[in-house]
Parts: sequence; C-alpha cells; structure tokens
Amino acid sequence: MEKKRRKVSIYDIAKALNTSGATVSRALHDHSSISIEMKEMVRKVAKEMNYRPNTVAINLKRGKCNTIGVVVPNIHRNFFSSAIDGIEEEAYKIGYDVLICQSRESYEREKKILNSLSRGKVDGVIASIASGTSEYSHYTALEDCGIPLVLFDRMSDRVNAGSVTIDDFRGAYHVVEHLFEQGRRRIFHYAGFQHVSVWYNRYRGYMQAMQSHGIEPGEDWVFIGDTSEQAGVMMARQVLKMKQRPDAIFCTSDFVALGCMLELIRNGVRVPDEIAVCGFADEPMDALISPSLTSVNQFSKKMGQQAARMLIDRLNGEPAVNIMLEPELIIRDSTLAKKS
Amino acid sequence: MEKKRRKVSIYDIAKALNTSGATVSRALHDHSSISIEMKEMVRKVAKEMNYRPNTVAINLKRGKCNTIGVVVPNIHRNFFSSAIDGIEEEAYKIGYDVLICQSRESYEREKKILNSLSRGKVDGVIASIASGTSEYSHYTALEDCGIPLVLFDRMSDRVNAGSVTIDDFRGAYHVVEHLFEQGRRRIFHYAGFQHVSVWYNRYRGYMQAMQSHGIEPGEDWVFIGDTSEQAGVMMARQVLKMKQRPDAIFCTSDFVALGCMLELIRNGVRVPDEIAVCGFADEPMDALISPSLTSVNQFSKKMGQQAARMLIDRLNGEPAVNIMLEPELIIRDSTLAKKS
DNA sequence: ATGAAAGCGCTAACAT
DNA sequence: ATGTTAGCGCTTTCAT
Repeated sequence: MEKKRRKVSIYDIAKALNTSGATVSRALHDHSSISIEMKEMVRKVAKEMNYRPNTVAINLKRGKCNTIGVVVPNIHRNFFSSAIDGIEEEAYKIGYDVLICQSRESYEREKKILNSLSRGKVDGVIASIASGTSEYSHYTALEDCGIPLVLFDRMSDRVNAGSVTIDDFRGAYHVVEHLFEQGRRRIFHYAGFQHVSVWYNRYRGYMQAMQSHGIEPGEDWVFIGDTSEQAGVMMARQVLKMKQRPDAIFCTSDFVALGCMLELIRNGVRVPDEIAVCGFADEPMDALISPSLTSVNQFSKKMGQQAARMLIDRLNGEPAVNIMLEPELIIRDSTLAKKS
Repeated sequence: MEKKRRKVSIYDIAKALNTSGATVSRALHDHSSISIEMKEMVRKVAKEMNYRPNTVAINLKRGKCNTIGVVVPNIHRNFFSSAIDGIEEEAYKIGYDVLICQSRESYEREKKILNSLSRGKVDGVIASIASGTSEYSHYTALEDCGIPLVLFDRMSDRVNAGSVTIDDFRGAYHVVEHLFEQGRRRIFHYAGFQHVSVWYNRYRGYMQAMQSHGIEPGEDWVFIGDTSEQAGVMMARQVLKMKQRPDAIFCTSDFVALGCMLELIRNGVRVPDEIAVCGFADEPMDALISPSLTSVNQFSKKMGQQAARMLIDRLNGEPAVNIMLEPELIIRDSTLAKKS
C-alpha cells in the first residue's frame, strides 16, 4: 500500500499531538508526571501509527544492550544446544536476550566473533573455547573492553574469567574404574587435542586411574585427534590391524565412540564381549544405538544455567569464580557385559 | 588494573592527536582525503587506546544493522540446526550477522521474539512457524515495519512473505507408494497438527496416495498430535491395543517414528516384518538405530541457503517468491523387508 | 504537567 | 587535508 520507508519515531507522535518528544517518551514509560489524558492519547496515537521503539537508539543512550553473547563450537551437539537452553532460561528470567554464535571449532572465526561482539553488541559473553584455539588474546581482550566473560566446559587458565566446568578428571577416572570392575585391563584411550582443557583433563584421569591399578598404558594405547565420528572409524581401523587388541576403548567423545563401535561391529568384533567401548557427553543417541553406549553425563543444561547466573552476577559487579560440577557415569550395554 | 569504565570513542583519539572526530573517523575508514601521516597516527593511537568502533552507534546512524534474525522452533532438531548452517553460510558471505532465536513451538514466545526483532534489531527475518501458532498478525506486522520476511519449511498462505519449502505432499506420496511396493496395505498415519503447513501437506499426500490405490483410510488410521518421541510411544500403545493392527505406520516426524518403533519392539512386535515404520526429516539418528529408519530427506541446509539468498535479494528490493524443493525418500531397514 | 536542550558515538554534508 | 555541524532516536536534566 503505502511507501513510507522511514520508521515512525516519538517525534512523529509528538507532532501529531502537538506536544514534545520528551512528553511522548515519558508517557510511553508511564512516567508519574504525565497526565492520564496525555498518556492515553499518546498510547492511542502510538498504536495507530504502529510505533515501535528503536532498540538501537535506546541501547546507544543507555550504553548497554541487555544482551549476552554465547559463543560455542557448534549447536549440533546436544551438549551445546542444551547448555544454550540453560543459558536462555536464566537470561530471559531477567530480561536479557541471548545472541548465539558458532565458532565451528575455528580460531579465526572465534576471533572474528569475539571481536564483533566486543563492539557494543553484548554486555557480557559466555563461551566454550574452539578446539582450533590455543592462543587466547581475543578472550582477554574482551575483559579489557569491560565485557565480563564466563567460560563453560572448555576453558583456559590463561584467561582471567569465571568458569563452569565438570570434573572431567574424575569423570574419566570413574570410567576406567568401571571398566576395571568389568574385568577390562587393556584399556585404550582416544583423547582429543591436549590443549583443550576437557580433553586434557580426561586424559589425565585415564592415566591416573590406569596407574593406580598398576598399569602403564603403552604408547600405542592412546590416540589423539579430532572428535568426529569419522575419526572414530579411522581409529577402529588402526585397532583392527593391531596384533594385540584392547579389551576396552574409552573415547573422549560420544561421536568418536560411535564411529569406532560401528566400525568394529562392521568388522565382526563383538561389542562389548571382545572390546568394550565408552564415550563421553551422554548424547541422546547413546541410548538409541545398539549396543547402547556407556557415557558420562555432563549436565549441560545445568552448566548453562550456572554460567548464565554467574555472568549476570558479574554484570552486577560480583567477582569471577570457578565452579566445578560432578559428572555422572551412565552405564549401558557397550561396557556392561563381562568379557568372555 | 585500571578502572576506566567508559569506552574509548573517536573523540578520545581526536583529543589525543589534537584533531577532530571527523578526521579520525575518516582516517579509520581510509578515506582518500586524509594524509598518509594522519592515517598512520590515528591507527597507531587507536590501537594503543584499544579503540573499538561502537556498532550500536553505527547502526543507529546508518538505520540498518547488517543482521538477519532467524526464528526457529528449536535448535535441537538437526533439521533446524542444519538450516541455520545454510543461512549462516550465505549471510556471512556478504557480511551479515545472524541472530538465532528459538520459539520453542510457543506462540507467545514467537510473538515476543518477532516483536523484539522488529524494534530495529535486524534488517530482515527468516522464520519457520511454531506449532503453537495459528494466528499470524505478528508475522504480517513485520512486513508492516518494513522488515522483509522469508519463511522456510513451515509457512502460511496468510502471511505475505517469500518462502522456501519442500514438496511435503509429494514426499508423503512417495512414502506411501514405497510402502505399497513393499506389500503394505493397512498403512496408518501419525499426522501433526493440521494448521501446520508441512504436516497438513503430508497428510494430504498420504490420503491422496492411499485413495489412488483404492484404499480409504479408516477414521482410526490417522493420529494427530505433537511430534515428540513420547507422542510416538503413546501412539504405539494405542496401536498395540487394536484388534486389527496396521502393517505400516507413516509418521510425519522422525521422533514420533522413533518412539513408536521402539515401543512396538519393546512389546514384541517385529519391525518391519509385522509393522513397517517410516519417519520424515532424515535426522542423523535414523541411520544409527536398529532397525534403521526409512525417512524423507528435506535438504535442510539447502533450504537455509535458499532462504538466506532470497532474504538478501529482498533486502535489495527484489520481490518475494516461493521456492519448492524436491524431497528424497531414503529407504532403510524399517520398511524394507517384505511382510512375512 | 510539559518543553527545551544536551548528549550517547558515529557519519557525512558542508565549510574552510 | 581537515574542521564544524547536524542528526540518527531516545532519555533525562533542567527549566518553566
């Protein structure tokens, strides 16, 4: 119909009512010093003209935007999308919006994203570090801009920020203990890159648990790589070629475990009878596949909630703290049966 | 260390260099009329002072924000997170940011989100309508604000917007054809709420295919409800109670199909021998469960890309159009074996 | 109860 | 080559 491109502002309303912008602004905010009649007129005209307050102008004026940025490697993994749910839940309670960004595990992208966010788009940031990142100046830069940061899951000691993590060390330790109870001894470990905190800590938990049972894992017992399903397949192929195979494989990721397990099965290996397989993260698919996959619950939604609460506290001047949650071992078929 | 709360602006730089804000602005933009020396000084000081341009101010000035809003029911379903990938890919190519919002299938939330976005936060919107929505004024309001809208997957004729969909009717038709080829005749259908375009179209495709094979589905052959796994479980329980069971169930959602299939199996029904089960959306888990689930690929990432491209075109003044993609039937074990 | 005016940080038309 | 100024839409102090 009409071609009015320009948005309607409070001044358009003011003009229509032969009053000032200030009065309109106050009326819309239900300010006590404005007469009832004026308020009603303003509201009526505002509705008629389809007025919408301009958030950008408001944010500029106020110097804040009631938005928190969330930077995660991706939103496909249930771990991250659930954490986002937790963050949104807490944020919306106090009227904050959430701006979701995917680093896609790339350092470059993460850097770009944080740089963009630091230009006034958000009041604070919650992040889980990309696996491609081993240099953290873009994170420290955030705090330099006065933007508080809370890391969850993947964090770094080099960054001065609050953090919410689970005790990955203990999670991994529990896994190995469980495998020992099931009679496994030759337990291999697929670890992620060691500069990523969670993968490093799980590796440490694995090593410690093995050693406390008097076993020193051989060099070829530990694999390192990315956490894709395909990586699990490749690892399984290597294992299949070995003269002395493991009786259990503990993978630092459910997707690696999945790829590995399926490839083993495709090659005639009985899981768990011959080789037990265990993952980490408790993705929903774990319960669906056959055999169902033993894993470690990280309470991702709770992590998100806690991270959001901490960030909100920090926005209110509270200091950064570090919270560590307890993980929970979820035992399923892929590790349960006794070795034959 | 320092306690400087206020962010540094171009005027801080100008003051430091005894020049004007305009010069600083131009220098930072590499404007041709600024001397090399000045540019270098400005850049140097800007870096020293850790200057970051304020996006909010820039956006206010320019009257646009280079951001497109994406509103989806949730990010947990692979269908939506993949569509988002496609959208981001295209958006980032031309320097647009993407603001992801979850309606969580709630009309109220969707309304709030669109209302918030329409206040200058985005230049355009890509959305897939919440199942809780059957009134669309909040969508039409967007276009009234001069914010172009592109719907993907779940759309509505009542909204004047561009759209990218797949041919759900044909997708469903193919499913039924396939089931007939496998010797099935008593084919039930779990449909979603009929005000949701995709679920309605799939229902129509189902009915048409049945009728063209001379079968008029009984009233108790069609179920209607939400598309959760739990709903599938409940439906399976109803089916188990029936005197005359179906020989196939076509579910409008993979999650319903999953819940249904697992519940059938838990109750001793052989799938697919006694009852074939088919879903829709081709979620990654479909290939992982046993039996693997026949489904329909919707090319979600491609839908996202197309939607993004169309929105970008619309931002450049092109008119809204409607694109429909071809779906692809992915045949797996849950429907493949012949009925015994 | 209402209006005038300044200013948030930036850009750009218009001087000089 | 650089400075001045107005203005994007809003809030808010200070008048009146």
